[in-house]
Amino acid sequence: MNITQKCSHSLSQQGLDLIFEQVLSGGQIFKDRNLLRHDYVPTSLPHREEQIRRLGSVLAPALSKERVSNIFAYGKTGTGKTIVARFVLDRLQKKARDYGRAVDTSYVNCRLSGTNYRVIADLCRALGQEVPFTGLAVGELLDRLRDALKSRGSAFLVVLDEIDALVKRSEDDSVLYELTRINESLEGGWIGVIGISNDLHFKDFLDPRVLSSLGEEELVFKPYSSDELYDILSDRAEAAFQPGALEDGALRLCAAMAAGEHGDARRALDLLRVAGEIGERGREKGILESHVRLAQQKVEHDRVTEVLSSLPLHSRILLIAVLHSENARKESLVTGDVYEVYRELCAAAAVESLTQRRVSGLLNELDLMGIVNARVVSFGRYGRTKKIRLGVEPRAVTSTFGSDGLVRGLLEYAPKSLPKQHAR
DNA sequence: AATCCACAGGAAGCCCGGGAAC
DNA sequence: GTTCCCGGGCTTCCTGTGGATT
Repeated sequence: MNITQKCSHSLSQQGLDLIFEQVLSGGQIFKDRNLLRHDYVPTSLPHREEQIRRLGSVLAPALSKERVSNIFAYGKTGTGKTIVARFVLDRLQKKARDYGRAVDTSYVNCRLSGTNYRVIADLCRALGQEVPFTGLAVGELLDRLRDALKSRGSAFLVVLDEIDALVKRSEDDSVLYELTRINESLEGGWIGVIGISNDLHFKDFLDPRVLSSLGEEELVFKPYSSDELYDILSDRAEAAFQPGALEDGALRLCAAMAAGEHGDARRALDLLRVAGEIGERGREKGILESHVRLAQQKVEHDRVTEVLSSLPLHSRILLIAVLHSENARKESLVTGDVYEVYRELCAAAAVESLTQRRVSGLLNELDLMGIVNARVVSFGRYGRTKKIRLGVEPRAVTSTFGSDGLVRGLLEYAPKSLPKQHAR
């Protein structure tokens, strides 16, 4: 029996057709769910008029080939920094085209690009300069960028999103320095930098020379309030959902939940989209508050499984060590305890263990991802260490790692070196 | 007030894989 | 081929430290 035959037995053709038909006709719930994606740039951005105007007026001189001030935008995630930057650049470029002016733009996410080298390489490519993805000295790349700018003779506006990732990781902001100074040695073209950061304290890390150049102008994005989120959501929901498919209460709940998480519009949109999808799958007529609550759980669950399944081997073993230790004892799990169990698990899996220094670092990474909670505490005479707790459902760990042959066995393994109970 | 624990976390440097230039 | 560069993951060595205990 071949595979297609098998499938047609397990799922009735009509059922499948129905699913497809529903999507084709937009379904009962959605008109266009893409409008709820956070990378979608709508035609208007409510409650960001001020920032748009500021950014627009700072960048406008580019149209007449004048040099613009560098600008630095900061605010927490989901406060609209990225979308405002994209919005303004889009408009600017359109205007430039209409009037036959040469303006190049580029958007780079520094955290995704990851390194100085790759960021500059991205910029080179945006100007049509082909560069290898590794192998050159960064200085060489900067030279090529300069050449490209010179030969195009255009205005080049660059958005460096999550610029803090660049500085913190390399501990070396000389590339930013070079980038902001590139204009001095240039005739014809020039470069304008729009730096975006989630980290409000980012400025403290910066070399003052970079700061004075990058921070010629500043743009602050405050978190959205619940009401503002509501406006944003209802704007998009109107176009994204079928008329009457969305209860106002559900919309308000999305806004309120996201407002609770530092006014994150991205989160609000996710909630709304997922709530819609849940309702759609349940063949509901409308989206209610209960769907939003389910969506909240699903969004969180998906985030956790995604993070877990992308963890490298040693982080997995470490996490299982935390799991075992926590099962054995409820309070006061500290680095030393976890490390001991981790070592034993490594031995059991015939894997060379890492040093405690490294494990401590891995624990910090897991903490940042919200997978564990690690807090530095002092037990006085009994030392200073980190208290560690699992930050996610144990079930999420066991089910995600259950499909990983290498570590699956460790989930059932019973470590002998489980932390002893001391009086603390 | 001094001591001392059990680490935290910074700094430097090693090693490896990947790639370009010569 | 050799030589150089880059970045990531890691180890080694180190100094720093909050607060109970002496």
